[in-house]
Amino acid sequence: MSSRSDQWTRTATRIFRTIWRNPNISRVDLAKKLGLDKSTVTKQVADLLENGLIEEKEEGEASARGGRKPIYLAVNKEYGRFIGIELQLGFFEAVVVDLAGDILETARGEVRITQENFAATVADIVDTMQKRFCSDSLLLGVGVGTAGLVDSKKGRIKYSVPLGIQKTLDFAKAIAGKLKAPAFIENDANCCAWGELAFNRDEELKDFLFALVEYRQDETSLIRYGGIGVGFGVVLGGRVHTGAHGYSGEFRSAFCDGPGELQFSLSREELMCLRGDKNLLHRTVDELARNMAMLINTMDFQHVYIGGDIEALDIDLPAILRHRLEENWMYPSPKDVEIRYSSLGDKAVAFGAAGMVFERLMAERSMPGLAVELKNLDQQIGA
Amino acid sequence: MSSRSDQWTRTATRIFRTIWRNPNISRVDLAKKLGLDKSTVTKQVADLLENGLIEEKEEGEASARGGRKPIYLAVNKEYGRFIGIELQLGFFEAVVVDLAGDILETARGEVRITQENFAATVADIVDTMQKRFCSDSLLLGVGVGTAGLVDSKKGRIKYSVPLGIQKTLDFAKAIAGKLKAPAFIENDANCCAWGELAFNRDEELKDFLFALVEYRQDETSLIRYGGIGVGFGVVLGGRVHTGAHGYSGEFRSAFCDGPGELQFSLSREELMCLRGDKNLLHRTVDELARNMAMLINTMDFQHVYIGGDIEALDIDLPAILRHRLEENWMYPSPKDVEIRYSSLGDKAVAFGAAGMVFERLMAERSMPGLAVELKNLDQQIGA
DNA sequence: TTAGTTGGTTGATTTATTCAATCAATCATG
DNA sequence: CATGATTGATTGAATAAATCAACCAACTAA
Repeated sequence: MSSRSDQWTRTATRIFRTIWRNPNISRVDLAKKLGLDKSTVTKQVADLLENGLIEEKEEGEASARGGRKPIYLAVNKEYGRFIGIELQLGFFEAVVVDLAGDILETARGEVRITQENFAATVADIVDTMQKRFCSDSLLLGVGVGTAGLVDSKKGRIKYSVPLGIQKTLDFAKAIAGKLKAPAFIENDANCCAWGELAFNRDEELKDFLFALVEYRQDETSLIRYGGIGVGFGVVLGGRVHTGAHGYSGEFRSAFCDGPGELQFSLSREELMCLRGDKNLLHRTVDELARNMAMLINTMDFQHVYIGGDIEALDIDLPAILRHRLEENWMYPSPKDVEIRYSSLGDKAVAFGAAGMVFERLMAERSMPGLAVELKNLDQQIGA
Repeated sequence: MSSRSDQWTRTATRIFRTIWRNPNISRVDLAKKLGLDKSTVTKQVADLLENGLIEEKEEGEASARGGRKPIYLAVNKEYGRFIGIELQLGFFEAVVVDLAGDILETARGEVRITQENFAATVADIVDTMQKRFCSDSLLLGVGVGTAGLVDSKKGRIKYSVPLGIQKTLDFAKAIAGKLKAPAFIENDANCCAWGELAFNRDEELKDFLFALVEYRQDETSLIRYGGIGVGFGVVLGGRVHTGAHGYSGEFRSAFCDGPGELQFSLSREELMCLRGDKNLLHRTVDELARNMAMLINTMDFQHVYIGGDIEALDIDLPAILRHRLEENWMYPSPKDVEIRYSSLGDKAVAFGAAGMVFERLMAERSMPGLAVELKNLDQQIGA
């Protein structure tokens, strides 16, 4: 008796999502928006209320022509929390996020990741975060973002230059049993895309590109890949695009001639001194902009978000990109493409990892309280 | 009484599609594949049989361990037809296609298209084709493919260099009432993508790029755009990607520096003599391959189809692309991307336009016989 | 012949949804 | 200030698409 049928959960998820995206919406408006009968909404909402996923807010104002006041509905932020973690070569960045997408706590620390201790490291971070920040609240899920080829569906890291991972690391298998909540792993740039997508209330945000441009100055990174790393997160039709093999978003400039490990046509020596040489920096960023312009026009993205510490460097990538975009577009009527820095700064990956978990629980319809009627669970335990 | 509910049609469409993709499938296998109860399938199949959309084929072989022979199901090819039309500067190419995706008839002729006579020209072609080739059979829909910026959802041509269309042409409005069947318009490269998608039985064909590379030698084309034109059709997650503004698939090389109307970094004079100059031809095609390699790796496409009359030129684009793809991929494990010429030759656009109609009728669930119970219609007419 | 197996059908049951009626609460108006 | 119009929310009966369980049909293998 504990689980509802698939159809019920499906509708419950749709309703929950809509309430989530439109705080203070009435039952009637929900019904209109979803093309359902208002009585259907009443019944579903009663269930969501009982399970604690949403709550009734104060009544709104009646229409000018009279009528009963609507009862506003909103998600219960306190229902549960997500933990998002970015793992990099020498450090981690973690955030605790509530159901509204608000960051409650952040943490940063040093770690030394190896093929072997990867899952254990994640489990440690989660345990610490949970004890410190949300011991009383329900942990809904954990998301991990990291650079490299990640097969997110299978939960594996195939390869990672920055982390020095050479053979497949089965994260899903390694983490199994170590945590009480579900855990997911995803490429860092894709995480950023998830972040913009998941906790954004704009339903029109359906086709965008997130460019994660990192510049590392530590010796290992400089030698391994010249210090500058670019990854894309691609969202099409409102969904993060994983690609045929799960490797979407990997970038290497079209200007590179011949094989190599660098993402740009510049030499390793040139890349290593970008910070000092304004001219070289401009050449590199312009090369990136020309590649991106082609990609953006061909795929017809609506928005471009730029994240990573490129923002800290003394160069205006958005302006350069805007210029190259216009140049690359051959038609008289200009196309409006919104380009801007991500507002999340150095928390973008960790925050996005949390957002990914939210989206995946919704997509898989395995969010506790949506898939399972909690009241009946209690009865079972009580009996 | 004539129309079933949305849910019924939805399931009917799913079943019809699955039978379409798997000719000679049994009811039980259908149920397994779609996660339905076999009794549900029995009822739906009875409806589809009555409406004539599918038919029972001979019985198959019983399993080795005994049991009743399955009754194979297949679509009724003769149920209806599609007309697909490619419109170019001086000529049209049209095909009549049955429900199985088999080309029954083709036609080719000269036309002189203007902003004003566009819809009338299409109506003329359809009337002629219908009288000659399928007067007895049900015309399910008409698809038109043409070069330029096409907003397929709204049925408008925004702009077309090859056709010389400078201001928006509202095809949907202009064709309304002129035909008895629904008509759709789409960009030519996207049509090719629809063609590969619609009439391809491989369910795994979900992420691919169709590159339509045309080389025209007439003077107008040579002067307007150098004679060589490249457009992409993008399929992601099994759906043709239209883009945020509906302009997905437009191409201009990242190597172009500064504004201009040409798609490549070569000068108009250079482009105009590609056929004679092997060296210039190779430079152009290599430039295309480098752009495509970046696009393909970043978006992680699984297949690449190449169409248009590039095939007639003396150069091996697939080989060059394969080479550039390998170079552009930085990781040790090779990624399998299948590259090949489209098998449809100069009929690719027209055929694809027909495929698009099929897909759209399915997606909108407005295929006659799926949305409406024909038997009841007859009763109504008879009464 | 008989038991076991698989494909397909039938009618009762389940369940999410809609429909229709009703209650609840507000505004405008004479 | 009663009345009607209007809008939001609830309730229980009706609807319809799915499942379930039982059965028939037809085959293999012993």
